[in-house]
Parts: sequence; C-alpha cells; structure tokens
Amino acid sequence: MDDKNQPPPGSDAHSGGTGWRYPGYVGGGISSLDDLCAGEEDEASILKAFGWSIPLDSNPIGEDGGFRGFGLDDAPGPSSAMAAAPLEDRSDPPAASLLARSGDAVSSSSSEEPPPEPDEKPAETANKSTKKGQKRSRQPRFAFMTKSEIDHLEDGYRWRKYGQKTVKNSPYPRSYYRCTNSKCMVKKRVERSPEDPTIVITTYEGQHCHHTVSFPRGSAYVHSAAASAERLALASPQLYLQAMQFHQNPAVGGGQQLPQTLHGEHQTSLPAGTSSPLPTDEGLLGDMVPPGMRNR
DNA sequence: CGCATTTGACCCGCGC
DNA sequence: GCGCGGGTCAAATGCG
Repeated sequence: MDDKNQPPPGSDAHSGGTGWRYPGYVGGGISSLDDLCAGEEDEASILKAFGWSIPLDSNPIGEDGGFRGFGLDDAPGPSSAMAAAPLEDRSDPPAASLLARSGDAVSSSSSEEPPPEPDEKPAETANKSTKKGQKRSRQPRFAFMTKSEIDHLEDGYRWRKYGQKTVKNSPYPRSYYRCTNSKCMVKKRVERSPEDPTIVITTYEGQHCHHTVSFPRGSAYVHSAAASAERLALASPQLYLQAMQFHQNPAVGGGQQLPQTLHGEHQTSLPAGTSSPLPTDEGLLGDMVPPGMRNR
C-alpha cells in the first residue's frame, strides 16, 4: 500500500479512449428517485429497474469493441476490450474475467438474476453481527472501464471511501466507496486493470435514490466527458440508450451530432444498467445529449 | 469542527 | 474443518 490513488502529478485527469458495450436495459419499475429511497432497499424493484434479465447479447453494439462509443471516431484507445457488464459478483478475477465475459455468457448470469434476496433480516438486533450479518445483500452491479489516469472519476455524486484492499490478481488495490447520502445504499468499487494500468474499472452496486449533488460547472471540478457519461448512464439508462442508438443511427437523433465533449480526451465504457429519472442536472445532459433528445 | 481518508482487524462465503 | 480472499467496520488521522 503505497501506490495508487494519487494521480500522477501533472496528469491532467483524463485521457485515452475506449469503446464500450453495455448489458442492455429494460426500463421501468421505478417512477422516481424518491421511490427508491422510500423503499429503502426495495431490492425487488431495484432489480427490476436494473433489468438485468436482459442478456448481454441483446447488446445492439457490435461485437468486441466494434462499437466505440459516442462518436469517438479516432478513439485511439484499445477499442477492443472496454466493457460494461453486469457482474455476477465474487470469485471473479476482476478485470480479466470482466473482459472475457463481456462477450459471451454473461447473459446466463444476468438472466439468472440474483433472486430478490431473501434478505429477511434476521432479528435486527443491533449487534455487530447485524451490521455485518446484514447479509452482504447482493444488489445488482455493473461495471465499466475507463481509460483514465485517475482512479476515482467524478460522477456527480459524493462518495466516501470506506475501505481499500489489495486484490489477488492485481497489483493494484481496490478501493471501496459508498455514497455519502445516508439513505443511499449505492456502493462503488474502483480498481485498475492489472493488464492495463491505465484502465480504471469501476463497479457500481445499487442505485442512487437521490439526485446528484450540485455539480459545480466550470469549477475546478473534474468535468469530463467520462464523468458525464458515467453520470448519464447512472442517472438515465434510457437517455443513455438513446444516445447510443443515436450514435449508431444518427437518424434517431435527428442527425444531430453528439456533443463534442465526447470526442477526444476521455472515453468511458458504459453500461445502461440503472433506471431512474433524469437528474436535475442540466449540465450533464448538456454535455451528453443534444437538446432535441432530452425527453424532459 | 466536521468530514473524508487511511488502515488494520474482523466477518463471511466459498473451495478444497 | 480450515484457509483464503473479498468486503466491511471503525478508530485514528488528516485536511479544509
């Protein structure tokens, strides 16, 4: 433990590019963010919202990296492997498997879908075992890879790091973050690909039940395309999907072009794994989607 | 002072 | 049953 977390000095945050894939998305289920918080862990609905029952194969995007993302034309990045896929969780060789699986049978795992977790909290006796025994509830997860110098990409939410661990098949530590919103159970794991240190693998677990925190535009805040992309995917898979379709069939989007912020510098492989209303954050949309595409 | 990060310990599930 | 490895906790520490 000595390495990581510190972006190389001078590294200007983002760089590189990637192509990406996504697991497919089935909308619906949650009508508002508040529903999520209200339900406080209504895993069933969350699961539905995530739509993990959709096989990765349904991915409209071409095979391995065939698709390179929002008009990332000259994306020099390894257009091959960027992937975003529902994770089956545990016992998986992090990056390697993620990459490997992104192309094939992820469907089986996703369709298998983690049963709404019996989650019958055993007598919530406020003892230690409860905290931990809280049954490592398996919330749907999805991961995506971003070629970036920095580990913790800004995504519009505030995260508190609660742990860091060295993982077996990687020389890089894995960091664990939790949304600072007390009612929000979303977690996030960040690690670097052992194969390509320039790639950051971010795994989200759960879904935000609140809007993004203020996003200081124009500030020193890292406001990259990648960050925006992440936020978009997290906040609105539908929109995200549209954006993707748009990319593939410009006609869908009225032939407009995607914002330039998506060209160059930082590219992110994204999933469309969540379902929730759009964030109130206009900035994000402004970056990601042409006004005409916004559905609200 | 409040909040975020660090870090060692602990817990838990899984494979052997 | 045991050991391993991943995930989480929580006290200590740092920082704005």
